[in-house]
Amino acid sequence: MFQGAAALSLDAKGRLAIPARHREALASAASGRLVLTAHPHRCLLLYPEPAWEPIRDKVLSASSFNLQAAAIKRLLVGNAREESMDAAGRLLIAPELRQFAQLEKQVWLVGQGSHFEIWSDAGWQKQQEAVFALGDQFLPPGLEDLAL
Amino acid sequence: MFQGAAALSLDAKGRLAIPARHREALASAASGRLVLTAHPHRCLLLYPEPAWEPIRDKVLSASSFNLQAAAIKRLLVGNAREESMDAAGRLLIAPELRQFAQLEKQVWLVGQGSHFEIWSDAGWQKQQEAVFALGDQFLPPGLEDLAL
DNA sequence: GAGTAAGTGGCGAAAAGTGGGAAAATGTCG
DNA sequence: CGACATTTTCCCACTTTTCGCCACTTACTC
Repeated sequence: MFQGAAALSLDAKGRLAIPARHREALASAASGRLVLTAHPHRCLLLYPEPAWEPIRDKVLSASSFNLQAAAIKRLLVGNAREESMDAAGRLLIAPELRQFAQLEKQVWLVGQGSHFEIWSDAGWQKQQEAVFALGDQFLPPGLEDLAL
Repeated sequence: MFQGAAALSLDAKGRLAIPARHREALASAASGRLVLTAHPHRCLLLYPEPAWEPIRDKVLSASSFNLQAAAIKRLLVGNAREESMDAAGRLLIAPELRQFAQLEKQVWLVGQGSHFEIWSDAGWQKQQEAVFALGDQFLPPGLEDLAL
């Protein structure tokens, strides 16, 4: 179960050093095989390979002729890449994905249970502000009866 | 299983260098025989020949008197070409198909499970933006209960 | 304060990408 | 019908990038 947000920085080669406390969990859940892909909210998704497979299969089963379904397929599967950490626990983020999520030096790694999200600094700040802006609106579908 | 987007460039002769990580998969799945054809969304499709055959047969079995079916037949089967990679892992894209998909120097090769799509740079960017534009609309048929 | 673990940068080997050139095949014109 | 010109295909060599590994520095813990 992945949780917690960490501010990290990409090095000159676009490598992301995974915090040590998450390394073992990632490595054992995935036997080292990780999948990095794009999310429609302009961040990246980092899955252990076994958790990614069923999602990929579901997405692939959608019609290629429906414009919306095809767009989602192209985004999620089209951008997916299998990666693995190097000996120092770093993950190389492909230039195409870096560009997609507009990642610069400052980056956030955010645990989301089954997976991580990777945000640009600007994107993450904006995301946080969006939550404040929600104010006391009604809670979204599925969370109407959430109590903290 | 093909996935991942790669930004590539066509050389002066219209050849596309397939990234090395996909070469073996393509070569073994197809024993070197590849099929290149047109897609209604103005990109190209690249199939290993064995995966193409059943699709071609299904398309061909449709009635030629129905206007839509005939149009799809003409597009998919009419534009299909059998190609193969050269010794350096490059694929020659016929001028007719290059023109169809409006390919210039910058090109994207996008994995879609059983096959690849080939996009012009402009077309792919537009495609990506289409997903952002979807916003938080309802998900398309078949993917309503998709959770990431 | 010292030892250990984590993060960071850099270097070198190997492989992948790019361009060019030669040979073969096809088509055209005399 | 033959010869020449043009196009196409195949292959070789060079340049560039990538990736894995090693070493150094920094931070934290005991």
